[in-house]
Amino acid sequence: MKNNIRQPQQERSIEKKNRIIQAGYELFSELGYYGTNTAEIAKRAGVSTGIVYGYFLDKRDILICVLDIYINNVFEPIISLFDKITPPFSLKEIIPKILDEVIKMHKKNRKIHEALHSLSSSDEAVLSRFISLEDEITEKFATKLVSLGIKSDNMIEKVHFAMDIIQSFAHEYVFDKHEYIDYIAMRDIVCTTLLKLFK
Amino acid sequence: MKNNIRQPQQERSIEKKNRIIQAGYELFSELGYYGTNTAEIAKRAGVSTGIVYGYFLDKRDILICVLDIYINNVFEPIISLFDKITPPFSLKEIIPKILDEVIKMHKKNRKIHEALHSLSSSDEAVLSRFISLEDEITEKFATKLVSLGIKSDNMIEKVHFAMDIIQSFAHEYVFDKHEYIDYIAMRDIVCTTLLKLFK
Amino acid sequence: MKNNIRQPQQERSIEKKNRIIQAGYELFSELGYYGTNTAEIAKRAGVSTGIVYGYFLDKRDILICVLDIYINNVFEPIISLFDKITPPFSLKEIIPKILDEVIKMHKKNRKIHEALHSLSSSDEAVLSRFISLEDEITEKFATKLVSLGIKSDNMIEKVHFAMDIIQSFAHEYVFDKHEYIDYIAMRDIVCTTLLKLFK
Amino acid sequence: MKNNIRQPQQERSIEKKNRIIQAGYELFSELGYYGTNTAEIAKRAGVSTGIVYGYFLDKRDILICVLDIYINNVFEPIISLFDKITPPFSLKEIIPKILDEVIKMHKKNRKIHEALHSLSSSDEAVLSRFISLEDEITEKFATKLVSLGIKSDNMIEKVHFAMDIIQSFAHEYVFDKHEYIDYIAMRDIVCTTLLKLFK
DNA sequence: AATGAATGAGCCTTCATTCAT
DNA sequence: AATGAATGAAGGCTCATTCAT
Repeated sequence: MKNNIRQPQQERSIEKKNRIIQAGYELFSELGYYGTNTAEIAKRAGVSTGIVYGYFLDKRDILICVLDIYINNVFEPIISLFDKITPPFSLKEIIPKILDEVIKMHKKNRKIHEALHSLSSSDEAVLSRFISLEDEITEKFATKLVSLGIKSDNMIEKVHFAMDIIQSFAHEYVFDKHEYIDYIAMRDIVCTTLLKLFK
Repeated sequence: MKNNIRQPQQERSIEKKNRIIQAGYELFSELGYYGTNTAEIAKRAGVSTGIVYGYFLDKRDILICVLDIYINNVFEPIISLFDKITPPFSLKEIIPKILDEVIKMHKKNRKIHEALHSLSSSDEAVLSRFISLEDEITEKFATKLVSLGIKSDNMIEKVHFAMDIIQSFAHEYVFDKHEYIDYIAMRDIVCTTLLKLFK
Repeated sequence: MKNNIRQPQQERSIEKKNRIIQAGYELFSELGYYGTNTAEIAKRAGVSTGIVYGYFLDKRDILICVLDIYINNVFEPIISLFDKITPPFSLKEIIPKILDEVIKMHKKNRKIHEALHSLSSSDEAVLSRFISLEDEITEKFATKLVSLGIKSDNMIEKVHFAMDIIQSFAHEYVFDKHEYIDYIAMRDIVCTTLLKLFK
Repeated sequence: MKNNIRQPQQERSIEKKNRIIQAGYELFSELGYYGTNTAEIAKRAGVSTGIVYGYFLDKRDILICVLDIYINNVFEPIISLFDKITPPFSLKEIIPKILDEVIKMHKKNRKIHEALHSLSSSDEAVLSRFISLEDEITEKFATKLVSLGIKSDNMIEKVHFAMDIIQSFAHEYVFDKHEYIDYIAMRDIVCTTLLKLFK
């Protein structure tokens, strides 16, 4: 009965849909999901309130689209980084590069990352996308390592753990919350730890 | 400039305030902050809606109190565990114990942990309490290790990193999100990693 | 989860609930159900929009209450009229009395009658109340006639048909839509017809 | 003072206008006037939303056209039935035929009948068309009866009353709302009543 | 201190109608 | 004539907070 969401084909429409997503992206970042209302999204996107519901099912649907954009923003650079890793290679060189890339990404997407993550506890769909993302990255990285001749028991577990470490550190690094921490030193510790993990 | 918040002195009042906090704790856990309304909190606490504002500044103020309870729930067992560590001791034995304790805590407080964490991105006060908690635990642990004769460069950074790892793993372990992960194997990897960190 | 409708016990509250119903009654009469909004009902009742939802589940719930009032307005006088009929009696005297009473009622409740009836096609609950009303009146009247010694085959059908006729005429009479009709003459025809029906 | 409504001359246009009316007819029947939106009408008619306003003033204007169709659906069969009545004839045979015809019509148009009637209380134009319909039928029938040699005082009133009875019964019969009613028996009562009316 | 009724701003969403193409 | 995207006013409803008692 209610399925009138336009799947925009024309350039103009696609661009408008993207503007709404972009507006959602910004506002969710700045004010959080609950602090943002649809009227404000429409306004920032330069469209009327009504048309928002021409492109999206409801407010949450905008969130899901914003999430997809974010997920892509995160996924693509990581994957393209993996692709660039070719023999001869040394883990010692690779690991810092990955770490720096993840940090860079975190820096760029810090606020939306927080806004979205904060919803994963109450929104099943949001949670499952984050899980899938982790799954995909874990798998891609594990495959890569194996293809590069690195073997180990519990490869998946190690890789996943490595990913957790990296994420956790990137988070620390970007938020820079603890004054007494020397993040540069910490970065070296992280690298060393990761290196040992796969040796 | 309203400041009519009663600082309850009488036993009856203190108990009532606590009942409200407890109700908030439960409901925020179950439904999240935005999914809970103050009327429901009052109802569950067995008090009137109005009196909530006799004890708390606003809804967020309840949250802060719930947060304090939570922080304490987390902090106390960890600290008391540290206190029990006395020479002669081996890191190899201690680390799994700490890990298991943190996991136990996460299990017990999983939902409220999520509800509260999800607010740390939009609420300065919530964030700063979490930071302080980390600070305190880091410091206590570092001090402990030093007092037990373990020395190292960048002790603080290592300890903080260790804490991140432990938290991150406990999270993984408790949420059990990825079917393909053997969490028992992962646990061993984490222990080994932590051990190497301080060797 | 949502069952917070106050069942007002105190006089003040009951009176307020009644004021809202009264406002609904008037506005639905004047503007129809779809032409009336809840804000307007609240305003006319002299209350805030919010409190309306303290007394009623939703807008339709107000309608149902208005309906109940209306049903009662119709039912009570009819029944009390029946009660007054005691032997010795003549149908010839009784029938015009009933007719006039029904006409009087229609006059008084014309607009709300229309507003409510117009919803019976789209609202199950509204429809079923009207049906019940007819059922009850039919049954009471049939019982009355029998108790007064009037016997006939298909008594129920005759009574129901009589009721239809009466309603139909009252409608005609009150609305006075057709200029060329001499409603006084028509009234006599109706009386005669009804009389023959039970002879 | 907009008056850009096309009076379609070309066949294609006329057909398109009719498709919209037909779609309105169906949807108003199924969902009622307020449950139907213009976009849905356009969709069902296979035209664009915009063009609806090329053929109709507004949503209500579609309703009026639907009403005209309905009125015709009702009027034509009745009139043609009257036309077939030629001497020698007996009222006793004629009356059941008319009754059955009206019932048939009610069956066929039950839902749209309800949808339209429910609007007559709030829409002057709708009401007046129903009144005119009754006027015309009353007049045609009265004329017919006279031409067939049936004379009586207050002929118009009797005829109109007869029409009310027929309508009322057809309504009862088609809606079949009261379980305890034997509608077949009731039908006989109605026929007898009508017969006596003109004797 | 306590109650719970009351407030009213604010939110999401719908839809009749218009407009650029 | 036709399209369908766009508009924006309006509506039902919620809920943090206040107030009369």
